[in-house]
Amino acid sequence: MKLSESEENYIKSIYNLQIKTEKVNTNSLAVFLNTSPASITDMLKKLKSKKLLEYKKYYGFRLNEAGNTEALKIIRRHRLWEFFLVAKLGMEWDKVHDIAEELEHVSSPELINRLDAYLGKPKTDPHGDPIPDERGKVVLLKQKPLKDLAMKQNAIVSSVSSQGHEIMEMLNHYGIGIGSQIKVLKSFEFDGSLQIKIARKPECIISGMAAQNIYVYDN
Amino acid sequence: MKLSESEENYIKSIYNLQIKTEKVNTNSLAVFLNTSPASITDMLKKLKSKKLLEYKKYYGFRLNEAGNTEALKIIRRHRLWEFFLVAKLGMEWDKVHDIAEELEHVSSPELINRLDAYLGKPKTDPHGDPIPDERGKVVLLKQKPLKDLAMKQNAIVSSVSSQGHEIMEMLNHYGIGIGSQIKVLKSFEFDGSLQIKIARKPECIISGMAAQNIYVYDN
DNA sequence: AAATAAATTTAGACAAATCTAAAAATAATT
DNA sequence: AATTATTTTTAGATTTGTCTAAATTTATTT
Repeated sequence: MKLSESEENYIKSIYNLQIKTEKVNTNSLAVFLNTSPASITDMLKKLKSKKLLEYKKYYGFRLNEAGNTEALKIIRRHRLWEFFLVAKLGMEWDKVHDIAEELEHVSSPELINRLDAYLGKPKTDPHGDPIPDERGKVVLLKQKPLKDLAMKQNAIVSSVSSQGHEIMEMLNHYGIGIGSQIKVLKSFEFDGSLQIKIARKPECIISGMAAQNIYVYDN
Repeated sequence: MKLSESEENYIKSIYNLQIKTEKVNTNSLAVFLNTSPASITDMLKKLKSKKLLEYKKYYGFRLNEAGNTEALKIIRRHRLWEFFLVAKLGMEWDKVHDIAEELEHVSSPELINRLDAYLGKPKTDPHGDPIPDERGKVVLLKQKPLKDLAMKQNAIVSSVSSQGHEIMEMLNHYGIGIGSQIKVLKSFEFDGSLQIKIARKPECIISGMAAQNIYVYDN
């Protein structure tokens, strides 16, 4: 199926939101895509007519099987390019997202499969998110947001919800990266902020906002 | 300057046609871009308003300094990606054009300069065309179409005008590639076809059409 | 359950890039 | 030089993706 860049962005965003939050609605998708709710409705109709989405007016929407397959293809491309940019071109892991966002729309299957082989068929991208294989299979990791991690429980930072640079800049500042060993020392109910300890770093406090967007493997 | 994909394609095409043929006109550009003359006129106005083109109604058009600079950036990206696809991903040199056509529109300078370094700052792409450097400098090679090569003169195949797969398929069949040693044995005035000899291959005859689109270094 | 608030959709407009068909300008030919 | 042919441009329409503002539907409160 040939999709426009815009259609691809919507599909990918819906997929990503469906994973991290149960219910996706028009407004949250509009905020996520930095566009108006009216535009979302327009595109939902279009994706429905292309049979990629189940959608009932005012009721809700959800990618169907075909939509999921398309999403996984796009995500595979995105994550392979991110891996390439870090592993081969030596870019910083917190700066590759925007470039991958453009590269992901080049859809030649031969290109992507050769790239995959060239990179050694990596399992995860530099943010710790799994890379779907050629047939769309993803290893589902039991990640959870840091805010849901039990107190004093050791865990490994697995990924960061990839909306924008700002959070990554901050994490870099604290010395937090994918694979960092992390532990929550104290939780402040007032604003959801957490006192945390990263291995080999001083203790520090991060906001509730940050704690929602950092994901960990809880072993 | 931020340019749309379409604007980039027009600029690149104008640049390429200006190199290979003296006068570029509305109709030939329309044929080259597989679009209508009316669309060409529309875009010429737009590029003029962006000060990338000198253009007078009915009179003609030509990239100005700024337009040339933009063209060279796009061509640099295109050729670096072609090199990457062949050298790193092992793709066939006659199949990389279309994919590079898409990759070239990803315009992050950091990406392109890192890619350049990663590839070892190559001088030419797999078709033998020179890759502009970061500042837009191109090594101008004294290429000529095979049809203009003197009889029995040894030369090296340097490039192939890159419009489409068809010609490349044929060249592959004859065993002609970039770097092949080539000599014209006989020229048939009737239809411009040439009897040629490629080093370590049997003699063969190619059409006048082909002889116009194969370029050689004439030492 | 009525009133108010929030979320979603429609209606109508706009910009970009394209098209066809007709008009205008330039070039070629008799 | 008058006519014909070619090239180029205009006029007006279309598609895609977006917008704002208004209308509609659903959810929440009082």
